[in-house]
Amino acid sequence: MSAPKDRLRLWLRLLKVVRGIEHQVRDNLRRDFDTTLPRFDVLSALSRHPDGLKMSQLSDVLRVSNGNVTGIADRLGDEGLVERVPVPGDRRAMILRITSAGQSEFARQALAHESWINEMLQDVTAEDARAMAARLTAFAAQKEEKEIADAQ
Amino acid sequence: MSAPKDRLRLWLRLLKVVRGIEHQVRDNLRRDFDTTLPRFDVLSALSRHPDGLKMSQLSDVLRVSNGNVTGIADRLGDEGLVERVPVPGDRRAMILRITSAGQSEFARQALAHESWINEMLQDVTAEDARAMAARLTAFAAQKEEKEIADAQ
DNA sequence: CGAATTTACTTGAAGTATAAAATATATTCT
DNA sequence: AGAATATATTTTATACTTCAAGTAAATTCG
Repeated sequence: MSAPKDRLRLWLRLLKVVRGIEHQVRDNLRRDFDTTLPRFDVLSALSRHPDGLKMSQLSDVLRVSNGNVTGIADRLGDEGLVERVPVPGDRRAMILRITSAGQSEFARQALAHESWINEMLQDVTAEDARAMAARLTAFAAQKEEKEIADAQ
Repeated sequence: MSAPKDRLRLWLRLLKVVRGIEHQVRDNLRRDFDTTLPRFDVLSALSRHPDGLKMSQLSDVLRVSNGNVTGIADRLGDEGLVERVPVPGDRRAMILRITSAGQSEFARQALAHESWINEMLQDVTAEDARAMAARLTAFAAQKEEKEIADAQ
C-alpha cells in the first residue's frame, strides 16, 4: 500500500473519531448547559485571558472569521457572560472580557467537559494519551515551522 | 499528572490538529473547485454508492440531520451533480444519485484532496500512518461495542 | 376496513461559518 | 496639515447546521 493512501486513510480515521467525540460534546453541552461548542470555545479562550482579548485577537486564537466572533460575542453579551470594554487610545477596537458570571458558568461547563472527555477516552491509558499528545504536538510544531518559512 | 488531564490534553491536541487540516481542506476546496466540505462529503458518499442512497440513509452515513441533507441535495441538484429519483413502491422516499457529471467532477476533487492530505501529512511516515490508523480503528471499534451494549 | 402510529422528507427558525463590503478610526508619508 | 493607506470591527449575503414542526405516505392494529 502506498504512503499517500496510508496517509489518506489516517486522515479519514482521525476525522471520523474527532467528529464523533465532537458530536457527543455538542449534544452534552446542549443538554446540560443549553449552550453550543462555539460559545464554549469563546468562554474557554477568554477564561485563559482574564484581561480580555480584542475581537481580532479572539478570532485569531479561535481561527474563525471576524464576523463570526461578532455574533457570538453579541449573544454571550446579552446573557451577561462577556462584556465589551473600549480600548483606551483606540476607538476602533473593543476588548471582549469574561464577566464573573461568565467565569463561574464556564467553570461548571469546563468541569463537566473534562469528565465527558475522560469517560469517552477511558480506554486510552494515561501513558498512551501522553505519547499520542506528544506526537501530535511535534506534528503541529513542524507545521508552524513551515508556515513561518513560507511567510519569508 | 492525572489520567483525566492527560486525556483532556490529548483531546485538545487532536481537535487542534484535525481542525487545522480541515480548515486547509475547506480553503482548498473553495479556491480550486468553488465548493465546500459538506458538498464534497455528499459527493464522496454517493460515489461509493453508484445506485444512490435514500435521503435518510445519506444523513445516517454522514451523521448529519435530515434537513441538512435536503438543502445540500437541492444545491447539488441545481448544478446537475446529483439527481433525485423516486423510489418505486414508496412515494414518501427519494433516492439521491450522483450523475455522470457529478462523478467526473468528484473524481477531479478526490484526486486533489488526496494530494493535499499527502502533502500536509508528509512528515508522517507510511508506517506511522498505518500504526496510528490501526489504533484509531481499535478505539472506534471499542466505542461501537459500547453503543451496542448500551442499546440493549 | 379505518384510526393511530410510524416513517420519509421538507420547511422554518435560530445559530454558526465564511468572504466581501462598509464604517470608523489610526497611521504614514509627503 | 492633508491624502493615502492600513487596521478594527460590524454588516451583508450565502451556506451549513440543528431541532422542531409540518406534510404526506406507509404500516400497524383494533
